[in-house]
Amino acid sequence: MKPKLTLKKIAKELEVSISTVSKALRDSPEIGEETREKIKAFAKHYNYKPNNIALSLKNRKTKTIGIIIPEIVHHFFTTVISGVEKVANEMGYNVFVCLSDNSFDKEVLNMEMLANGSTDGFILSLAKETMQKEDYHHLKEAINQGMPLVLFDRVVDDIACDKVIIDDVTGGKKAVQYLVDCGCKNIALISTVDYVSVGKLRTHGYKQALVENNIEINEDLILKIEEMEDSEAEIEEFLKDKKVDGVFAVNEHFAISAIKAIQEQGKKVPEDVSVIGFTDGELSKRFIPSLTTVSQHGMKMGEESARLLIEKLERTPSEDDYYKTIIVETELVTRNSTKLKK
Amino acid sequence: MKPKLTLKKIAKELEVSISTVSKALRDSPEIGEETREKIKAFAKHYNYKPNNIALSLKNRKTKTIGIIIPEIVHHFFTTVISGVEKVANEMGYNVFVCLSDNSFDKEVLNMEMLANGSTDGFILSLAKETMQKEDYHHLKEAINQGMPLVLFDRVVDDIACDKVIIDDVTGGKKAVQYLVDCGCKNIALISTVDYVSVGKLRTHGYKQALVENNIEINEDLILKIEEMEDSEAEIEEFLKDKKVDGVFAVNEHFAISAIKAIQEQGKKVPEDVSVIGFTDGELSKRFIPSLTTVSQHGMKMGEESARLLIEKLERTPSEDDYYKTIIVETELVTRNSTKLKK
DNA sequence: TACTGCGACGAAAACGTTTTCGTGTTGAAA
DNA sequence: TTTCAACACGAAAACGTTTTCGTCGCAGTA
Repeated sequence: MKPKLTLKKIAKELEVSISTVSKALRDSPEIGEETREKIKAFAKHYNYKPNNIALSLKNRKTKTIGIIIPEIVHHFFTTVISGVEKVANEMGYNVFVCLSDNSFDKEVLNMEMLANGSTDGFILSLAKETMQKEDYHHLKEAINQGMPLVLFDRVVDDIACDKVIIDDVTGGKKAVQYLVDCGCKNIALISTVDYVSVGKLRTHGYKQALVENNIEINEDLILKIEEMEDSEAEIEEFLKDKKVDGVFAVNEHFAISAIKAIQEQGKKVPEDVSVIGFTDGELSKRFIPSLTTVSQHGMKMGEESARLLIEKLERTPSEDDYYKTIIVETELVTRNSTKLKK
Repeated sequence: MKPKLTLKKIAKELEVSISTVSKALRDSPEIGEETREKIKAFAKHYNYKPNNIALSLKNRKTKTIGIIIPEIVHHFFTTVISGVEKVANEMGYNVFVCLSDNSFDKEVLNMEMLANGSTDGFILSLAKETMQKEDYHHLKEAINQGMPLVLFDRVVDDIACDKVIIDDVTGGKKAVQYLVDCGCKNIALISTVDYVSVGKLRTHGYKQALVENNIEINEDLILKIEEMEDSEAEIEEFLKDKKVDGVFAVNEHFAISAIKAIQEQGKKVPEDVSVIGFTDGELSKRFIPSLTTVSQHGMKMGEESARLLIEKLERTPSEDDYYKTIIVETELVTRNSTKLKK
């Protein structure tokens, strides 16, 4: 085991100064051809690679960006990471992935860690707990220190930064409109508690679509779920004895639980009840019946987020900056859980 | 926007030396009580946090570990990451996640990046392309430079390092034995090409189980799939006109494709054919029928990997070290895709 | 001969820490 | 009054780079 080669060691070995070595390796014209070639040959032979940490310290930039997500065992978030990785790598950046576990404290800790020199900026989707507490001091602090920040998916209005979101309201509307087009009259909504921004917005979309179609909003047909854990039982209970012919669920898990509950009642999907989910994951594609869903294009969101962040990083802060919000289009993917009724 | 506070700035502000500030903040008895309190109060008030990069350079350790995985939109790997994160955080380490995209070149690039000071050691599951090429020079180099390395899941024998694997042979055997116990006589295997180590090993298990039960191995009942892309069609074709009453698939996707194909033939799962998968993901749990699978406990694998790595990091290299291989037990989770036939 | 200019290289500072080793000022003992 | 700890603090090196600014020798010019 040989310890890592450094400029100093090369310098000593070749009996030149450290600066000469550094310049030679960077092809400076200051260094004579002969010396330069000698040094480069030596470095290549012993596989010299400059130390990233030292470079970061010197340059005051790390060429890495951080991404903090609420959970990683989650299809949507992994597609976002893929997208971020892709453009980051293309632009010469590395990616540091951190998990907040939906905990406020872990989110703060991660941010502090990343803000202390480890990364040049970061991309974040808020933890559930953070949105509930509405405590965003850590974000403001980071921004204040000049750390560029991009928020995606679970964002909050009163933070001034770049954002990448989907139009959840329109997404919800599209879904419900499609159910209406299928001939559904009694459309149920299975959503999350309101402090999760996306749940709230999709609920808005649901209501808007109903209003636009002159269908009365019936609060009895709306279920708001707090805990993923016992959602299945809750959904079954909710759907019991309800005369519904359409269900819009704000994620694929709820959608599938709904289908199961419906089937257990002896009804058929999509013949008797049409079901639409949100977020296009593995489950939606492969379940039987396959799910009609609103796809949010996580990969694209990741790509846009990374692009936004890196753009900001590579601009001199003097240029007057303003904050962008990119809205990634949702797409209704129709599969076999919905059917036109005549 | 205030630029980050440093020791130097505090020192200037308070008209003491940098060393005094550093010592005061670290509660050195060298510094008088009054000065110490003053400095600490100032630092706290202006929220001083030491710069990680500088610390890393000084200490020659970064307190972060890297993990390189072939793909991230993949349930198993995300559970492993969760496990790694969990114990790493508990032990005061950060985690750097990198993706190889199953590409040899990206794997090498990532390793070089991580090895140049960014991390103290890493955890890796080999890219498919790497296993195919059988080129492991980058691993050997890293080990040679004193970088601790832990391989998990997709490992290779001729690299001397710590490893965390499951007993794929036994796992496969368990599955097939269970099919035999269910009364299956003609058991098909849907596996991957042989250079993917886990596919090969599970195939071994399949054969062993058959031999032990005095069932003849019929190569016609074995399918080896190269590309995930068109696996569904391939499986359908393979199962056509085959008189099978049991299927063992080496992942949940293949298992589900098999079920679909079987159902399209007008046969029922599990009444006519029992199916078992490998890797316990969301799909297995929620598909109808839910899948009997061999669970590999990704979270546990992640935890063990991280523990192994950190243990090595925190030991002086002088203590005679040897390499461990931890085998994480698989577990057969029985659900509704299998049924005892009388 | 005395300058000038240039080619080729080295010294040193800087990035932000920690830590070792001074050093100057006390107060008390001799 | 001198000497010596003890105390409180500062200077400087070190981690591995990059870069600015010398400096030295030598050839060419006047």
